Amino acid sequence: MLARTDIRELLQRHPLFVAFDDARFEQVADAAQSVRLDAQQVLFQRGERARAFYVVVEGQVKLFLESARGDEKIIALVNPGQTFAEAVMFMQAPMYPVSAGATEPTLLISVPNADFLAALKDDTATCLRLLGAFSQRLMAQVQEIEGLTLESAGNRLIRHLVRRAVRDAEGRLRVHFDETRQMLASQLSIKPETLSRLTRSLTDAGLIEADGRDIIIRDMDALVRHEM
Amino acid sequence: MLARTDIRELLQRHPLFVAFDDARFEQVADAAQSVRLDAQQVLFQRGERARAFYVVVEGQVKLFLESARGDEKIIALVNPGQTFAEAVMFMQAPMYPVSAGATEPTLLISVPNADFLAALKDDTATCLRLLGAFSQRLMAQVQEIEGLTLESAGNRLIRHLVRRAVRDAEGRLRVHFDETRQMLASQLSIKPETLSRLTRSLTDAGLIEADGRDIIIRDMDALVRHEM
DNA sequence: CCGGGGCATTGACCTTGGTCAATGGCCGGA
DNA sequence: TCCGGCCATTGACCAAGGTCAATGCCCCGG
Repeated sequence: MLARTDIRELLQRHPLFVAFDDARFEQVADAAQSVRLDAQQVLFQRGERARAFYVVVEGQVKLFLESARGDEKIIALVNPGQTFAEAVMFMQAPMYPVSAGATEPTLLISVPNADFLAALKDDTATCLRLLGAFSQRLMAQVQEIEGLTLESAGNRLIRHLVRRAVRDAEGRLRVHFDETRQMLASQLSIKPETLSRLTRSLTDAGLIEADGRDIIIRDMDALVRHEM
Repeated sequence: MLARTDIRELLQRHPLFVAFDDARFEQVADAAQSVRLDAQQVLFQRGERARAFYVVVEGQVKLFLESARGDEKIIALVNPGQTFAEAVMFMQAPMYPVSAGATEPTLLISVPNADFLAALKDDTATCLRLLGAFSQRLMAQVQEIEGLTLESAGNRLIRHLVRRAVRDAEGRLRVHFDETRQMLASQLSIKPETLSRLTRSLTDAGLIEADGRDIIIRDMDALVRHEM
């Protein structure tokens, strides 16, 4: 259990709370609770009534959907400093549209919707932050839909690699993966076997290179031009 | 060109503007303009700098994406009374993430982002309406992603039929289509040929029945249970 | 240092839905 | 009314990606 003062400090620095005046902040912080999850522990299931949203303090949360046949699609991974399920609190009948679970031991702060909404009254600054965050997310989802409908699995992989590439100490473009290949595949909406074959074909073409859990991009220009 | 007084009247009744006080409303209404589009005319292209959002007065607007190979995916159809591209105005670098065009002769009101944002200052009621609208849209997009990743084309069609079914004068469940089959196919992210084959197989199974442009659902229970 | 379990990889095969082409039917304009 | 063009339908074929199964490999615990 996180000490109450720690919760306060963490929240106070968070974008969604910094704009609150003291009275508002007290009201919300008093209602907030810390939550610890073991690796793989489920926090809520899709369809459950939504009473709170969450701030990730440590660890990682995955938001996912499951099909009747047990297939899982990861909608997003949420890392420390980020929030999830805030949008749900503005719906008429608030129920979580996805399930959420920890990918590793995780510490969260839960913020009850009712208290946050009360604090939001007459606070335009925070409203505008939320609107900005939502519009970002809407755009990201449009891009996801674009990838799923107009691009091949290979191109989705390439775009993902390009977006995540960072220059490492040796000046090479590197993509680091903390997550398993299965989770990466689920994010890209492909099967692990297909992911294997695609990375192999890119490796054979000399465009990328495996380095343990990481991937090094050998020829960025050729990669973005590459069609699969 | 719509008379200035008409624009005022139409806007005043719209959910996004009703909560404004008089001063705010004047400010926005003065800046608003009417826009007429011919059938098939493009209003804006994806990637263009966004300066305004739109209210549909008459006609219909399609929001769509195009692939390099010319394939088109319809993200949404926007009908009279609805707005589109409002979310874009809250982004850091406001550029339209989709293209927009009229499916038939259409009348719009364009509302400049700058003026609307100015009016939004200190108007929590309107902010909350927007947040509600955005969260609805986020949820709808999650469901779209779910359909694309975890469901077959046939099941997407079935879900679409079930959602749009209404009881007609003779008490039958009917789905009315104003749009062409091509546009329906594009919304469902399938090809027209596949849509034809799927509806045929549902017809052969006795679950639905074609009636001109409409489809009549003969056995709703069997339809929702049907797996394709 | 050894053994086991789960993840990743690879191969063979299959299914879904797309492609291409031909035909038919409907609607609007001269 | 007739013609032309577009949309819908159908058939034959194809390809991307999924499925199933076998193997290898890595990492961790004893």
